[in-house]
Amino acid sequence: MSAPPGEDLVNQWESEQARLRLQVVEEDTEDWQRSPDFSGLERVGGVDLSFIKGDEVNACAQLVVLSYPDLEVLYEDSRMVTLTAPYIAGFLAFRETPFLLEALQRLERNQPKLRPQVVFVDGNGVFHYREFGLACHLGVLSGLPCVGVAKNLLQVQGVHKNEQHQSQIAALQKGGDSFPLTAASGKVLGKALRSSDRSCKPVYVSVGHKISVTTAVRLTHSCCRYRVPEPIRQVAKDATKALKTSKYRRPLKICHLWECA
DNA sequence: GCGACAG
DNA sequence: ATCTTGTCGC
Repeated sequence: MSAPPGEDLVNQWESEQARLRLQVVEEDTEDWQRSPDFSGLERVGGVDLSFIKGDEVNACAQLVVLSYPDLEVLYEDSRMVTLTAPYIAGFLAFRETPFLLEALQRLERNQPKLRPQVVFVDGNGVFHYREFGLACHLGVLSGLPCVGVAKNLLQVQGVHKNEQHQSQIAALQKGGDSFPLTAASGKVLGKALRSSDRSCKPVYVSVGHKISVTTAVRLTHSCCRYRVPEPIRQVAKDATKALKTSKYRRPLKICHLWECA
């Protein structure tokens, strides 16, 4: 008797997450993180994968490094990749991490002086079913401080998108205001952050690795010109642009009736 | 059956 | 994730 399709894989992934989870550092480890104005912080990174409609397999993997505090692009790398793992909520890292790591390794090899001091990741960190989202996974495997920023609320560990949550959102007055996302256990898994004065819809910030929640929220706010922090906004923009222009252009397959036998 | 489902 | 036009507001 074999398990239903996919169940073995998910079980294996869960134990991998449990194993790596032990290595997450949820405190500030860098001097610049303690500084009121982040002095000493000069480079912030962003990573992302972009897709084309109807293609779940091919994607553009992107890494950008921005200067801090000016948020100017210092480095960008994009590469077409072919994914193997499916998207399953809670297991995003197994789909994306290998290619994000490769991009970080290319940077390390070619321009080590541009290594980011912190990486913004599109997705959650410890705000996750098993407290080990994409930002933690990439953080542990790369050894770099990482911050998870999700654009949508994952309902997890007793955190619900209910009326209470909505009224907490409504109470966020200005950019930088936040409220904690508290698990049933009492642990603060992350924070909902109003990232700018003009955006009412918050982003969900959580620790990836080697940074505290408080610092992660403060840093995220300081990297926001718009709702989404600049490193992630830049990387997503460039990846989408790359997909639409030169790099990813193949003729559509012509379907012939006689092939449909 | 119904709702939830980071990207 | 991606699609797509206009529209409202500063």
